Amino acid sequence: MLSKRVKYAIKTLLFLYENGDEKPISAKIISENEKIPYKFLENILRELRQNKILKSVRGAEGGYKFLKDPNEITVAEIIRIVDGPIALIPCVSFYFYEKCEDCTDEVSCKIRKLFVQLRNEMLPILNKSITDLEKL
Amino acid sequence: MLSKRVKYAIKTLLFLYENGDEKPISAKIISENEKIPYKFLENILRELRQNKILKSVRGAEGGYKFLKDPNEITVAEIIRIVDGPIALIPCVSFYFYEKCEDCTDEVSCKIRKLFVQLRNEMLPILNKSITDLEKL
DNA sequence: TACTATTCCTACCAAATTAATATGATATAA
DNA sequence: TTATATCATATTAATTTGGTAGGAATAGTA
Repeated sequence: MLSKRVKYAIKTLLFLYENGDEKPISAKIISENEKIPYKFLENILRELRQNKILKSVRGAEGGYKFLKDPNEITVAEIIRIVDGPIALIPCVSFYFYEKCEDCTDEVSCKIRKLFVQLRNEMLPILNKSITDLEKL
Repeated sequence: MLSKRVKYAIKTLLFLYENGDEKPISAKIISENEKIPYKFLENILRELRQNKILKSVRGAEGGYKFLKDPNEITVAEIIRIVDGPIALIPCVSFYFYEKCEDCTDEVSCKIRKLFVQLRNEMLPILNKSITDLEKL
């Protein structure tokens, strides 16, 4: 299952997209509209900024806007930043690969084969962008 | 990500399938062959028995064999028994549905739509049986 | 009968993760 | 100078995960 962080992150990005980004939108506004605990949201926003998804404007009238083009921000990318791997087992992950301790032959592993297939089916769906989401 | 429990459970079922089921196979044998901590495996085996996947034979020479036909045991089913929902968010789960607390309109929710699609892509893969796995 | 190999059951425990909160420093528009 | 923000680090509480402990019950075999 996805963490609440990821869900909050996606909701935040959709909110920013829907509410234009001429002027930055503050964490307070996002928190109130999307019912995300304020301080928790701050952490998520920081993570998104550090990963160059958003940029921030400090001080009064400050807030957040897109740094990266929302057409280019995919759900998969957000999940990877906030939660980690998309794949259901580490030995089939591209970005977070880990060998199974007990595994003797990765190539012949039946379980692995299944989860490679699964990941390959999942990725095209999750590679949709924030703007694609809006059109669903 | 999947828990170790699920991975152990699938490995256990594959092991039982590969090693015939004329005579029951003990937890000890499975534990040693598949490198699963013995006591932890006992818990998993109990869960599989209680869910009518396996049956057990008590006493000396006892062990476990299939109750359900391995052709009919799907990976999805095992995940549901051991870990819970397949879907990545509860509001799109068939077997473990939960409403999002904050959600005002489930039908129009963009995030939900994406994860419905995702679940629909995942299910056919995970509905493969233990015997299908063997053929991969 | 006694012995041994096994399942079965309840409870417990430790580490990790998740979801959040607390506190306060820093920046900036008005 | 004040109000409104972000920024940063640390702390906490709840839940989940992965595993262990101890022993009761069952059944085959000598």
